[in-house]
Amino acid sequence: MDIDELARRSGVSAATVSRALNGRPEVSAATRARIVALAAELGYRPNASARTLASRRSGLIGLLWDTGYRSGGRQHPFLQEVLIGLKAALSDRGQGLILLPIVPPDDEDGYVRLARQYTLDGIVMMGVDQHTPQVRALLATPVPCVGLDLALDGPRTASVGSDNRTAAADAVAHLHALGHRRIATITGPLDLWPAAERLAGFRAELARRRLRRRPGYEVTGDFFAASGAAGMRRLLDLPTPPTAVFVAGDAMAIAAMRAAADAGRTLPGDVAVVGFDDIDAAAMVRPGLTTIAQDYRRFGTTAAAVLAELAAAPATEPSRSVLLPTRLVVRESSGGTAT
Amino acid sequence: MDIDELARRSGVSAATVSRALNGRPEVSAATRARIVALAAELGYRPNASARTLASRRSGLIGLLWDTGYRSGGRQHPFLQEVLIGLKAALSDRGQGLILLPIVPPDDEDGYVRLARQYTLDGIVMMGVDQHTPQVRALLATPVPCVGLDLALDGPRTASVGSDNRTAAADAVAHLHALGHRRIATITGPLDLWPAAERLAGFRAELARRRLRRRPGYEVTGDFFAASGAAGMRRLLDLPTPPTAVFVAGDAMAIAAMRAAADAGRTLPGDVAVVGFDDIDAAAMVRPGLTTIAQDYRRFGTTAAAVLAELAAAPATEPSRSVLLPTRLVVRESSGGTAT
DNA sequence: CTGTTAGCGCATTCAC
DNA sequence: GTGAATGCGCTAACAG
Repeated sequence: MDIDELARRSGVSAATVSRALNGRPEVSAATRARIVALAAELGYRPNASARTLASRRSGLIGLLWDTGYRSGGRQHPFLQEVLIGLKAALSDRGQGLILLPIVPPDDEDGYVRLARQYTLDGIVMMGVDQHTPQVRALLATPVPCVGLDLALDGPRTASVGSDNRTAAADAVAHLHALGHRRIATITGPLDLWPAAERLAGFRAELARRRLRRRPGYEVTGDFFAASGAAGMRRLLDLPTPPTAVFVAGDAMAIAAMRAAADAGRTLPGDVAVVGFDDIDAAAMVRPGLTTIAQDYRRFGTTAAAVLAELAAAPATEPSRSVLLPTRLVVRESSGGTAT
Repeated sequence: MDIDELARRSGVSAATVSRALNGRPEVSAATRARIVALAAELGYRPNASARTLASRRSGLIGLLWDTGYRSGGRQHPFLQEVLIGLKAALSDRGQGLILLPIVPPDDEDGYVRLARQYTLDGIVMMGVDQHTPQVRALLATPVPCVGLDLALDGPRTASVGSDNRTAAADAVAHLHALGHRRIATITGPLDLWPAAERLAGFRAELARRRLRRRPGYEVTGDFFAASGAAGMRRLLDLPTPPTAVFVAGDAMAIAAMRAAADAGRTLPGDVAVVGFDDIDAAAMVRPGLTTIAQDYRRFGTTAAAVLAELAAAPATEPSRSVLLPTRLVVRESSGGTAT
């Protein structure tokens, strides 16, 4: 069942079928209706390759996902949910999602060629280092690119992520409302956008509430469990240890809770903990971990929408970023009650 | 940079370039070397759509992944690792991976048309119900299909999964070696292949070791946490409760441990627990959960290899299944020591 | 071993 | 509003 067959059966030319099915305005309403109905009845689907070859647009979005950066232990905390959102939003637009292979570092324009090879309409990036030559080469291109939790820069780029600053402030506000005044933090790697923003939000909220920033109260971690445990030990060894800790990632937070318990502290009595991400384990450990939940599915749907905008709009230098709201999930580790 | 340009620069025809780059035998070693070198230098990549259109093979594998069946709480325990394995193995073969949209139930041959639309070389399925009309229609097709943790049936189908039977037997053997004689199980939904196999392995090992199958010692769960907790409560309420429980999924196992603790039991003293999957949380809870680790990455690489075999071989009715080895990870919940 | 010729299935000119 | 050509970039069949 190809376009010629459909054309024959509808009594029109292939060109008209193409126009009718692609919603071009030059077709009369009657013929269009007839063709559309027949196409649906016969289950006609235009061949993707032929269409791409002729139109120079594939309807394919590439996903650039490097397994190197995994911010929470073994499971990247959000790949799966992002995929669900992306898939849903893309298929609503009649687009598809293709997983791009990681190109070797020496192949500087490997991604540019991949984009051309598949005639990609756009690219979603996550977990990659946007400063590598391969990625920079791609970003310099007019191909629409959106970074998830990644601050991108280029003529047709945008970024999507949580409003990490506000989220961190929420965490601090929550702890302060519970009476804590000595609040510390264990951060992620500060060269990563979300990590830097969470620290900024932490500091801003301390200032807003006129809480002192005490020496040693900001420990840098790397999003992995071990650094969370080490961070907590350092905080507890301080002359005046904090009574509450905002940990910028759940894997670190859970390890930090264990470290505190191992050091003889009770939670949340001696030290309260708030994490970030709301990974599955946050609800499984005890005490349950109070944490910031991100709407990962919406990362995906937003990315799809932003890509469409980027494709439609002219290339502009200033890269936009979309910040999504988060939600504080209160469990036992902060001793709070849900609001 | 297209094939004609490359042909001009190499001083041959486009056909020869195509032959040289595709490894056809009819090209002289000298010309091939020259062309290959030039192609690499110029960074030539054949356009995927044109190639697909002409050759009727796309090099694309479709991933059919339904988020409906999620065997362990919010995170499917293995999507991410499977993707890593798949991506690696496919790109080694020069193939790509495309995520297929889920078609509505009433669109009976939606998947068949998707396969044709993208000229897919094969399909990997996970988390779907292979008995729905849409999937059955696809399986009846000559398109190679491999199911992960899914027993498929069709002319060009195969299944890849862990050796669940042996794995379950290993779990029982471990518990028995620790001195347990009253061993119970909480299963998954028994219409799912892995769940049924794990129960079969459990029973077989009990028999092999001449351990009695006691009434009430087999509780059916659904892989979700709540059913694990409920199952454990039922087991502990038995007149002669078990001293050890093999739980067929970690999300259930962790909930079961909490339920046991809530019922005043100590772990592993009063009741030992062995889970299945080795999800991240298994190492984060305490006591740490002894569990069966599956090699998910290998699911992906194996699927890619099996697809290639299916494509090469003639369609055969009996569907093959590949069983992958598992690994027992001993933590505190069984009180065992690593071997 | 290599070049020439035809399409692959569609979108898009340009005529009418 | 519609049809007849043309070509997207490549592989394959046919010559030589």
